[in-house]
Amino acid sequence: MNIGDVSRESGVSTKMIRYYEEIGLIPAAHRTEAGYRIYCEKDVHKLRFIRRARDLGFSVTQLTELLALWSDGHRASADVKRIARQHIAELEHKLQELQAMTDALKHLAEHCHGDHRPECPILEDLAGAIEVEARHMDLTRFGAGGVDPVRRKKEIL
Amino acid sequence: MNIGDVSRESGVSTKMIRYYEEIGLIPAAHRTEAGYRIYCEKDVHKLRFIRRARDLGFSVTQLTELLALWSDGHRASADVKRIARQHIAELEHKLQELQAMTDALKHLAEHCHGDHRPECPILEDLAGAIEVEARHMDLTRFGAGGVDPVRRKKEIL
DNA sequence: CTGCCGTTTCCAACGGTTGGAAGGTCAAGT
DNA sequence: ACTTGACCTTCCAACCGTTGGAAACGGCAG
Repeated sequence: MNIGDVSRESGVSTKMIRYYEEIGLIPAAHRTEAGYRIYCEKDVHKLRFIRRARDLGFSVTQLTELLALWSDGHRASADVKRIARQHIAELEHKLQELQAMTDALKHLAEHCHGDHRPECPILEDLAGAIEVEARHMDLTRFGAGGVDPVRRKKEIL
Repeated sequence: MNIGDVSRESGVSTKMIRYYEEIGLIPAAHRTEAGYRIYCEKDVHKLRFIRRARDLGFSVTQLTELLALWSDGHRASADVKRIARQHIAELEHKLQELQAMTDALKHLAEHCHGDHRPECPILEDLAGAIEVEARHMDLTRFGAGGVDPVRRKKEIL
């Protein structure tokens, strides 16, 4: 099988297959005399595994661990579960932050007339707390725990 | 005020201030004879505006629009609300996908013994549906609507 | 032999942010 | 006047995962 075939069968793009090989997530494929990569059914399975894990949001780093455990017949399921739990925690963290953003923005949007007039509570909020009280309430909804907002954004979006 | 001062007062890093200037989100700052950027209170306000919008997850592109509306005294609040609504929709979309990932993964983790034995439903699921029925159920929880999974990941994480 | 499609490698971009290196400036202390 | 340290400048690179494109070659059917 050529790379296009495994791509179609696994749902991983040829670009990404080459990339995964480059970063060492999958071993370098054998080549034909002309330099074409050759794959077998086993590779298709592995790529499907990768794709499913990516669909669940696992990072490539986590994938490396998962693949190692997958191919280790003597693995302890506790190790797999630990990785999964850690990832779940990350996902839930993102969920919380995303939810906070959504709530805050929806709250603002609800109070915006949305007509031809320039007055707009959304802009007022962004411009920095004309109504300090209300603003403070919205902020505390976010910052429970005082998380660095810069760091926050990176993790979420 | 130098760039470090506005950075402290606005909460936007000096790196990002220069970046925002480079991409045209904010106009190029005036310079001293030595080439130092000079800022005033107005710039601090603008950067605070930017930071708050970024904290709410607005993209730089959306920020460009928001800044334009902010400085336009004749704006219609409807335009602001439209941008906000669109962003809310994006956030809610990400929330849904993230929630689906979390649910699926939690479901798998719950059924994993997490002991010394190698048997692991998480790996089995990733490896591709030993129990096809259950697997299918989990998948449909995701793909309601048949969204391209590749596109999905990009949007969410 | 000529198309056409698949494959190869390499380079770039996305978005937003951070880090570091190499060098110039400013203000305070000695 | 000189040093020191904190600040500023630009430029380049990296993160992460994915996509796009260009230029060149292989494989196969007509």
